[in-house]
Amino acid sequence: MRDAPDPGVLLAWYDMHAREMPWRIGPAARAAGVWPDPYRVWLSEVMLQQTTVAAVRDYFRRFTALWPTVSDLAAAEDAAVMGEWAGLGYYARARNLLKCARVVAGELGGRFPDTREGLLALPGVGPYTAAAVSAIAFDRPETVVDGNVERVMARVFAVEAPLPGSKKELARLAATLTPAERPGDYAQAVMDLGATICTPRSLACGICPWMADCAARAQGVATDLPRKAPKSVKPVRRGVAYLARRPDGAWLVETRPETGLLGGMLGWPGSDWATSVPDHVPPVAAEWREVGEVRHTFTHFQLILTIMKAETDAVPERGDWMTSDRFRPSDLPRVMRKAFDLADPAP
DNA sequence: CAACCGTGGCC
DNA sequence: TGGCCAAGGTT
Repeated sequence: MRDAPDPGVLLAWYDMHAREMPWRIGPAARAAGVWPDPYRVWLSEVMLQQTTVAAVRDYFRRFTALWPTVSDLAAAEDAAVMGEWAGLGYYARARNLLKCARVVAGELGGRFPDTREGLLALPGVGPYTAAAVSAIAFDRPETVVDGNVERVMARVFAVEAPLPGSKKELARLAATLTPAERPGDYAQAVMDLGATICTPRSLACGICPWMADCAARAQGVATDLPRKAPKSVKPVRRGVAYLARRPDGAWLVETRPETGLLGGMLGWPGSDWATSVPDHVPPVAAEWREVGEVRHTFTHFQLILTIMKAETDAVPERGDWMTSDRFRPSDLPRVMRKAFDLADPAP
């Protein structure tokens, strides 16, 4: 019988190979008694939900420069926060980020809860983020389970059952390894291992600190795990977006409804999106001309968006004129930015 | 509990 | 180039 993977071995590897991140207190500083700022840990963990470290870095730096504390963030304008989040995706995170900041600043004296249960009660904080903040910011012995941890556990314990059905079993196995000492560093160590060595493809088993104890490696099935249920195909939806420009340079924009796709984000007025272009009327009277098509893939469908453009100063039936000094293309979510770039190409 | 919810990088 | 994938949460 092979030994169970040793958390101490992984911590020793982490002490040598921990990656630098703007929000991270490295193992050396942590050992010297430096504690992370819970606000920065929470902010980074929300940004990292389903998002790569590379994509998060600059967003994290901008957010902490603009809003150094949770109270600063709580006092920010909604539109400013949504605009800074533009491009990062999953915009419900930004809406919940603000809600959470306002609860912490307004009801909790600006201090984040240190327990998993206390954190779980906050908007946008689920099982993963609650455990991560509790472990990383407060060094509590919580088990952090994300996609990396599931993959690593499926391999070291050779779990053949496919995801997502095996989630509970993988979480149970992960909990058996969580150490009482340095649980925060350990949580980051498993995730670093999954991100750099025990990757989905092209694994680096040869340099893995847990190689000797990995059941999948021993059975030669590491690359096949974790198994996953097959995915369904993405349907295609079509729609039309209208980009109206006033002679003074203002653009006709609208803030999308709070809930649903791209909720709370800036966008262009247009039709709904459906299998075929739904019946609709343009948001303002004008001589519209088609400037092209934008294709964009969302999580569960593909979009083909026809882009119309016109100059007019008529009174719109939908949307609001945004003057050019207030309009920032970077505030637009990606598909809306693609439409803008097509209608108003950079010189 | 399955569906919904973005985006960029990688091979 | 298109499918796959990432430090998930909400409903």
